[in-house]
Amino acid sequence: MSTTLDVEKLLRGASLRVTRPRVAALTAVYEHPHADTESIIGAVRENFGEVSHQAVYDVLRALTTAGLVRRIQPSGSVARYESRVGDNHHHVVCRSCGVVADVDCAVGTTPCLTASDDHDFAIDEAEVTYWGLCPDCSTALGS
Amino acid sequence: MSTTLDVEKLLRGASLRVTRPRVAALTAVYEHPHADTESIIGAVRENFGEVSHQAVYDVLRALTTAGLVRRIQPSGSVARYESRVGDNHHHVVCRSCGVVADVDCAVGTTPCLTASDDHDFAIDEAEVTYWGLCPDCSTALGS
DNA sequence: CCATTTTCTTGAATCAGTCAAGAATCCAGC
DNA sequence: GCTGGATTCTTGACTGATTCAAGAAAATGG
Repeated sequence: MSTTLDVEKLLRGASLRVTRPRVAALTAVYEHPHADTESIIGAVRENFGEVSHQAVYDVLRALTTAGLVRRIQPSGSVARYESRVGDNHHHVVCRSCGVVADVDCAVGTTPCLTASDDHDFAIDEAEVTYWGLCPDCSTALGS
Repeated sequence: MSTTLDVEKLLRGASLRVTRPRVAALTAVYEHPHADTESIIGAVRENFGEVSHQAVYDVLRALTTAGLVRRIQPSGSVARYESRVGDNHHHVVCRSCGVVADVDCAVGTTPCLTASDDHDFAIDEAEVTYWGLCPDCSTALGS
């Protein structure tokens, strides 16, 4: 778990000013991986008191731009954020409840990054989303 | 290119009623791959006269559910539709202009479908999105 | 401690997509 | 061909995530 000081260092390291909303939001992302914006706003308010939702949106965008958090948004879902960045990992998403779990890349270090025909695009990332049912929904829905 | 009759057969084959808005929408998806809902509404109105946007939303959902079209929605984009279904292909998305192109799967018939740790999810699909810059944006932005 | 710049608050706006109720349409069966 | 019943379309309002804008507050360098 990251302490407040660690979070401060991360922010300064990214040339970002250290403010309460930022510390709180970044901490919340670390503590609640794959949380949506609304949940993060809730977590921030629990730990640090009232903060405007706009501030959290701004902070999350700044953190994403700085590369301190990653934003993911599976089809039909709202934006979610996670602190695991820099490694090449992917996600499994439950079609029923929308829960997200991490999946390490199955094919080496720069996996799947070779498209069969790249149409002359300059590709810099291959994002893999696995779709299915989580164990709970599987049990609830299946036989 | 599909004729009206072909489209009719597709609809009947999927046990869907054949209505003008449906024929028009399905035709539009065939003629404009990766078009967003707004564009499809526009195309439908050009070919068949006024249709409510609600009807197009309903039709696209019905077609998607029936498996006649596929809905894709890259992060930060609105929903887009394509008629290529059933084959396992993926997409390249331009980070700058949002244009989408098809990419055949690089790794065989059920590609990338093997997650390194599936967290006991019952996975039924692996969706790959390649991110980068299209040739045009590459030229416009890069040196 | 001050000035400058960035960030936060407040409040309104946008936009894709959805909900709901009634009118129109499709199609199976006569 | 008509008719009944179910599905689909029209109209119009609404939701909810996200963004815009302007001024107040706070953080950092000097």
